[in-house]
Amino acid sequence: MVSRKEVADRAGVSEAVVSYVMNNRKLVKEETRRKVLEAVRELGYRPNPTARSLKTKRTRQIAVLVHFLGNPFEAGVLLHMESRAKAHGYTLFFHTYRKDGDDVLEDLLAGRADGLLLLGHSLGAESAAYLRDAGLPVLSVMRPAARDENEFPYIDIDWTDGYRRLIRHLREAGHERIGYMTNGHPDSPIGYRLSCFREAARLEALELREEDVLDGGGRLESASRRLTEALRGGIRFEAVVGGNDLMAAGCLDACRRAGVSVPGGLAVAGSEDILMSSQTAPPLTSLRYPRDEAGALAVDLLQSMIEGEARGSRLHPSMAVLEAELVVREST
Amino acid sequence: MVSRKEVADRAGVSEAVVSYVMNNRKLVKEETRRKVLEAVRELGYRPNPTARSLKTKRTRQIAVLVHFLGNPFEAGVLLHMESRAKAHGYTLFFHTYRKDGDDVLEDLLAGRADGLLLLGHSLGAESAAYLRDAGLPVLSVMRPAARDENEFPYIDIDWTDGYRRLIRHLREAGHERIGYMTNGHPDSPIGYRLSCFREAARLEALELREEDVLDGGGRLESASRRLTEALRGGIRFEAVVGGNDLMAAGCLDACRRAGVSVPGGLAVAGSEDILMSSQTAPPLTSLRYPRDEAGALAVDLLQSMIEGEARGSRLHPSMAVLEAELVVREST
DNA sequence: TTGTACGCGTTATCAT
DNA sequence: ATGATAACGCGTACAA
Repeated sequence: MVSRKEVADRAGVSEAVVSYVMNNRKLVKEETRRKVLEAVRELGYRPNPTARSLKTKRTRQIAVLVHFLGNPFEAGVLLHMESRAKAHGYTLFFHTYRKDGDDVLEDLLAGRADGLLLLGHSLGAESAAYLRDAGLPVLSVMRPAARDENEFPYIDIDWTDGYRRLIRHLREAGHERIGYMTNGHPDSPIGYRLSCFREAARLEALELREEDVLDGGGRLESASRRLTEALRGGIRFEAVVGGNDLMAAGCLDACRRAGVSVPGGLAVAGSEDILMSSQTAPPLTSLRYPRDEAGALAVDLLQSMIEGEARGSRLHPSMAVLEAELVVREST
Repeated sequence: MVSRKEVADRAGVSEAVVSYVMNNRKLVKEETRRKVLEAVRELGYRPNPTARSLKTKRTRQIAVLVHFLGNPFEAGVLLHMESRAKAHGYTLFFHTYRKDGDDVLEDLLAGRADGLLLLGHSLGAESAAYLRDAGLPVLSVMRPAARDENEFPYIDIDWTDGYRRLIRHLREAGHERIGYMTNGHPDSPIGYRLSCFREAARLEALELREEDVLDGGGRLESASRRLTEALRGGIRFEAVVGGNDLMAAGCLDACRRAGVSVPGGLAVAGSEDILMSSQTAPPLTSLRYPRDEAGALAVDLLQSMIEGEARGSRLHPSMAVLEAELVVREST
């Protein structure tokens, strides 16, 4: 890698002037600037970001803690995050993270990122504390859980409102008893969705019985197994809502295997609306999570937090709630 | 962030000794080491990776150039790459990359990564040259195209062999005329798959007619549109193989809309075997690409290239070919 | 066994 | 308008 010194020598100026030019300072004489830029071009010089970071204390990198990239929903949000980050001149790196790996988080992050995005995560208490007093801006995409309220600012959709519309839709289709499939982690974003579903049910005067809440483990295969089991044991609900689309697809899978017709025998709906959901048999009704908006907004907000941090401002945005779109297909 | 100096002061030693301890040098007296480690613990000291990189010229970061993270296949490979990279102590960052953004690639990478993984990509000529003489190890997951042979080492599955088995399978099911849907980019990995399909057809003495090769654009929706159009115009082939599963799913989608039964009216098979393919109607026959193996192997090989580079060795592994598994489902 | 001193490539301050 | 020069935090050769 060609360094600033070589450029300075070539252009016949001091190293400082090279930096002035690179950083677009106005105080450089036009002719000097031309000479420098020419040397830069000839030598193919690019400022070393590592050295720059050492001095500026900013890496222009953003860390994303992903829950499970095998879920197309998360991959989709990540995709849009990256696109927006690039526009802001940031690079994204990511780690698959689990709470029990709590201790290593600090090592991973130490000085590597200017900010942190949580994608489908709640953070361990120690890590949260560490980040907080490290002054590292943290933003969560998807609200972790009710008890974590105000932990970190977050972006999410209005699940309660969305689920109310879904419940009304299901009732109009004649389904009065409705179950919900969650992932067994109350303090995860999907646990939060369950709490919203409960609230929506309450507001719609729908009784949600505890026996109708299933733990589908968060993934397709585990959800299929869980519903298969439930079908064998006999279920009372006429419709089931998956906490994510993978689990809803798993429910379809179980119905297919068990010979239960959808939506006749059991209506199935999901949450997120991934591409797969338009291709299942039957296609899945779902609440669409606007991945593009959420991803872009997350990066925008985090960046403003980062810059606020730089200016010493602690006035961080606290949350943003997007609207869920009910996408009705043949599974209901 | 607490710096080395503070630790040194606290432990009553020099900064050098702190470094010796952090890097596990043997020459430190046991008692001193204890004192230092205690100070490290008390202060929560972590070496600043930026400063370290400036000195060592290594970032312990690997860049991944992704084609389209909206394809669950790529996200899946990336997932496994990250897992393996973490085991090696590397962090992965990624960029969605297109050839026409050629000029910015150098900026993105300059000094940020120790190595580069291409996921579903061919590189522009200038970028390739730049990386080559920057001495940055590059490894491609999925072979870009025949004409790029020996450009960079790569990992891929044995498409020709896989397609031969698929062709035999389709013939056994009674389909004698077979079409192929590609993405319109001959020098992309999917273009390479097409060339393998041609070769497989030749070896199996199957005639692949040019009119039976469709450009499905690489994605589900575009593939659906393309096949819909073809169906309207009248097709002669009895089976179609998608260059990836998204396009194969798009073909199913088109058949469903057009009222063509699968596999009766048209048999459909894919390449990759993503999760979605097990849930489509009917479920898709596909060639399974072992994402876990490929991702892990890619990181292993790249790391050995990085270390080889460090030792001045230029003996890089040139390629690795994995086996494709034919997964037969109801679409054929 | 430990300490001193230098260099990595920047940015930024202060002279000139 | 430009040039010296001091940090930034670390690794390490060399001196002690």
